[in-house]
Amino acid sequence: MAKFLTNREENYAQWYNDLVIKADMAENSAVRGCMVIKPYGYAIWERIQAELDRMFKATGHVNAYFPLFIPKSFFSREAAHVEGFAKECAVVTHYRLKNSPDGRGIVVDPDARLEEELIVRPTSETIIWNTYKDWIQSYRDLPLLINQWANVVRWEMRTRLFLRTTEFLWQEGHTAHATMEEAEEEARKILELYSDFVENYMAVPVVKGVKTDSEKFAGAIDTYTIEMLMQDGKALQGGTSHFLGQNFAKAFDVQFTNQEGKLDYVWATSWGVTTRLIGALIMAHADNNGLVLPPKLAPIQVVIVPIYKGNDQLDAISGIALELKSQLEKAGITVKYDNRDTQKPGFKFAEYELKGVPVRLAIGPRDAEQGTVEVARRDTLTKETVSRDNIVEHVKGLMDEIQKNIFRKAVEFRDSNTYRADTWDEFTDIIENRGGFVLAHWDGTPETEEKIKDLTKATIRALPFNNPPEKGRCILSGKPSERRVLFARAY
RNA sequence: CGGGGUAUAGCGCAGCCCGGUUAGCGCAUCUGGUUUGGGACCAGAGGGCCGCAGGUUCGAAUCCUGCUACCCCGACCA
Repeated sequence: MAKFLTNREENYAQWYNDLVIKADMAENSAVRGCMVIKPYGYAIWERIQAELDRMFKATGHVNAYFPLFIPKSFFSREAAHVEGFAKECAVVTHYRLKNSPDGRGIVVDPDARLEEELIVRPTSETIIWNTYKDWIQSYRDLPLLINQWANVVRWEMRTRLFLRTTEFLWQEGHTAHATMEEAEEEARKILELYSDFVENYMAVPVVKGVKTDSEKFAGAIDTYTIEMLMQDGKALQGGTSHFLGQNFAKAFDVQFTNQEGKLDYVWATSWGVTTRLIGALIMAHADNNGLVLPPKLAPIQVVIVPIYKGNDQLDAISGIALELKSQLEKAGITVKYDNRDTQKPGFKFAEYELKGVPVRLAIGPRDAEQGTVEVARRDTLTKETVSRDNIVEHVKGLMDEIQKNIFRKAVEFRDSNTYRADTWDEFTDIIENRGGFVLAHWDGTPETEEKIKDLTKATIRALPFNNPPEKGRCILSGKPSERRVLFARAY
């Protein structure tokens, strides 16, 4: 089986790429570094969007939309922000084309140069804070809790489907608050929301923590992060929430009159997750047979495949299948009945395994006669024959069980691949030979952090929240350290 | 931007060194038939500006020059 996918153990990167394409999620486009997200991949994104959007709204946020283009001058307002994004910006310089003078095709009209170049947004802090300036005058205008679903462009050197593409889809929240405490609380609240989503919907365990100065967002005071561990032992940053202090308020002169009647700068946060989450979903759960989707995010939760010879049998089985479909749908389950006559059952079995559909029901002449149905689980690849009488309850139960089971497996994997290293040799041995998360002491300096990165390609993923103080010595410099930090090689 | 490579059917490739029939193979596609409880089989068919532009030659996918695009390895990154 699975002869159509590269073996995961042989070449993880190739397996990943094959899987994305064979499962019909996305493909490379004619535009360098940009992908076409195909209907099945997009359906997964829509599920992610639906749940997150619900969670954002439940915590008081509202959606809005800001422009794709940002005037170049806006970027220079916040020094660290330009510094961080300048090298990966797409720039619009002209607004018109014309026929080529030599009659071959079209050229950019040199007379149509823009007075001020426009940047295709790599993130929207600047245009949004420039807008907020006019929206906020008083503490009564605060807090402002806005999210937008958008696309952004970052001109990365090397791209990979879903994990890093030149254009990607995301949501970005941008909030404004009257006090530092309130903004910090918001940034942390969103990190909890992300963590809740990733663990309970995506079924991927996270480590929550704060980024080091060199890893934090360009323009942030603090960047909170959720870090996940992929099956190949590399870390993936799943989402970040930034406490921006008053940096953007000062850069864009956003002041308000507080309750004491004094002018003060507004406190800010921003936070986002991207289509990269789909990459995480794949790399956390999928196997050599294909995708394994958590039921809570699967666009199709149950597929019904009929097995038949001739139209008479198909008609009889379709009757049963459609009745089953409607019962399951009444119970809130998303069902697809695949009665295509152009593919054989074996092909369909393999196809839905590739696509990670959590539960497959097969109904053949035997089942029709005996009142049964064959139930196959994607996560365990096990099959059982179940009576149709209590099938709805059974499938509902399976949804919960599969969701829990794949989370449990991911937690076990994460835990058994999290190490503690106390010496440089131990550290490099784990990073080089085993991969995974490594908790180790660090002297707190950017110089040491940089040196470790140069020597091992491992970076500090986070200073984890749930890390008790513990005296130790830095694995590289030997200087004293108060607590362990989380290292890994990362995507 | 530095180093290496590739460009031939929708996809993956052979042919190029050593120029010479009608440019070939696998997958996919289409037609007909037999099949259908784990990726079917047989027979047939369609599909090509050999990346682009020049040059050498009686003759170029093949040799030469230039261009372009893409891929891999580094620095950057959600």
